[in-house]
Amino acid sequence: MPTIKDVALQAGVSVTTVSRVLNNRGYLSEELKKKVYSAMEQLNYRPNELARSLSRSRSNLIGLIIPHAGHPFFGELISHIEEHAYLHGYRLLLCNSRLNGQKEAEYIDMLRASRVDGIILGSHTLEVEDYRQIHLPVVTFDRRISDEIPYICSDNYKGGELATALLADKGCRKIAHIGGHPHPDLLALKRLDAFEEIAGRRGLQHVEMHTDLHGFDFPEYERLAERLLEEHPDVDGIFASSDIIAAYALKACLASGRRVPRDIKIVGYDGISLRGLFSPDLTTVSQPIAEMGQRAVDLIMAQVRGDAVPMENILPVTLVQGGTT
Amino acid sequence: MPTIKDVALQAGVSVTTVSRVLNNRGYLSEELKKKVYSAMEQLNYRPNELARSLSRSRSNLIGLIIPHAGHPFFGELISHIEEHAYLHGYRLLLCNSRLNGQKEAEYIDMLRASRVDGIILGSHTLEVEDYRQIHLPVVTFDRRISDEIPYICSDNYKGGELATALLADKGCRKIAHIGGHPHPDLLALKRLDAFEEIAGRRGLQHVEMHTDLHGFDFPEYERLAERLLEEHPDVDGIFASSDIIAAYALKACLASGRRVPRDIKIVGYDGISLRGLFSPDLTTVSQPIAEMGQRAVDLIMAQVRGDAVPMENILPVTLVQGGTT
DNA sequence: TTGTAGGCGTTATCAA
DNA sequence: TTGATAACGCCTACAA
Repeated sequence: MPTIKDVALQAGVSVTTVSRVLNNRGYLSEELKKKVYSAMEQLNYRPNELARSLSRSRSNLIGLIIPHAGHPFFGELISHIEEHAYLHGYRLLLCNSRLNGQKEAEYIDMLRASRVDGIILGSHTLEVEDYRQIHLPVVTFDRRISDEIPYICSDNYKGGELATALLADKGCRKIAHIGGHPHPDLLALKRLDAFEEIAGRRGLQHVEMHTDLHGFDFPEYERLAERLLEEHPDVDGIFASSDIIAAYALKACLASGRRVPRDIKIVGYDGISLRGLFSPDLTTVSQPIAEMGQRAVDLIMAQVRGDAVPMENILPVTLVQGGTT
Repeated sequence: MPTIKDVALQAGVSVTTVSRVLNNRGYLSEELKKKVYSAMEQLNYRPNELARSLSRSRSNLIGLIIPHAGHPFFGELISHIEEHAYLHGYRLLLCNSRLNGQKEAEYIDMLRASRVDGIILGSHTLEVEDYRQIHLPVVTFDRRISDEIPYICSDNYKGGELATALLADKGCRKIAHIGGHPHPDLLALKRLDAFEEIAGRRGLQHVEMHTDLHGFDFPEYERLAERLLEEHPDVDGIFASSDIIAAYALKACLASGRRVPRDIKIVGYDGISLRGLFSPDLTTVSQPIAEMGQRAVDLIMAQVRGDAVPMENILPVTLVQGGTT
């Protein structure tokens, strides 16, 4: 591959000049620019980003740690983060932690070694203390780690309210919440808080079930939904903490001969685009996934610039009525 | 961040020695190693991968270009590629082309500038000629670009056979194929070839519908499925070229009052893990997604090493019987 | 307006 | 067995 030297030689100028043209710095005669550009063209020259990063001590790399790229919600989130990063000249180093603590720790190490400019943390397998040590621009999703690390989440409490109130309004008498393991650090827990609060206030019976482990174990979701219907056959409303869980609940309901929404109503959470793929399509509390992705990149860039950033980034949710209510 | 110099100073040795310890090269006394290791520990030192890459002219970076990270099939594929790359010390630079030709071209440029060791190409927005210019280890999915670029695909023809034969065996009389735009370069087209061949051989009426554009436009899938049922109300079997399309077909069938599988049967393709999320769960031709991801990484690594690699990597499919047949 | 030279953090080539 | 020193390709004072 040609280097800046080759270009300089070809154009009959010094490397400094080429570098200046490259970065559009300082005063350059039009003629010179042209010469340099044409030399670059002829050689099909691309500046070596490794060398650039090294010398600028800035890599334009963002590390993205996600628990599960195969999960539709995270797939969409990745896609939006990527898009926004791309638009701002950042590249993405993808890390799929699979909720494996050791892997996640190694990834953080690797990202630091790779001199990423910042880390977007969508996975939360480690302890708060481990994340505090990162000493790099960081932003997290759905988890508050410290006062210095900004976090992004949807308005979980509001979302829980909307979902629960909808079930109440639609005439449910006994409602259930199904979700992943309720780790106390996770802000998603507020969905459950709201569920309990509203159910109590509206005088509804309510039960709650969750997976044993913090994970995205699809078969476990299915068993959980089935167990719910067995143990509480009189439940007539379900608030699932994700659309995927809602889909499993829907499946279990239909399999048991229940009609949806007539016999039992279901509300999910997330607003993934696959929501419309089910029959009936899912009613859900929609998170602004694109905005969340954008915000994550923005918060990294702001920290890189040294700007002050808001610690709390709670984005609004909307209730999307589908066919399951 | 501490550099190799700081470590050398701290340990009272030269940078060369530290580098040797780091890379486990040459003869080193145990004592020296210990000194160096403890110095690294004390300083919490991590070698700068940028500098390493620059100096070795090898980045341990793989570029991954994918059309749509939010699509479940690609989400899973990404996840497996990532896992395998990670196990072999490679990092992943994620590019989501969104089927945007310009973006994809810029990405290829960017990846070359980033000095990735190779590119895994899951997106095919550009012309064959553009890909030929890459001059880097490359591997593609589902597209044959040239004699020098290895490709990975599932046994598309066999898959088409299995699906079509199953519909015939189950007693279908008029079957349909729905898929994305049939770009002639794409090996997935063989699914359609097999469909036509087998349908003809078994004496079944058959029709074919596809989207107008090469894309992953979910709403368009839905309209397509609806149109199929309107225009060909007597169709009693559908072979969809992806599980997502199959799911839309299922939805359209149910919405029109058809019973699945009694009135109409559906077979998908891919074998995504969400397949079990539908009611009934999808019958599908399952691609070995994990193996495909592994193979991609293996083929890049082999090329990096300079090994000869097989150009044709056709992995076996299996028919997974669900509830839609 | 342009060029020289040193530095970014490693690795690799010689010597010693 | 260990250590100087010159690359790797680019950027950026400082000079001219």
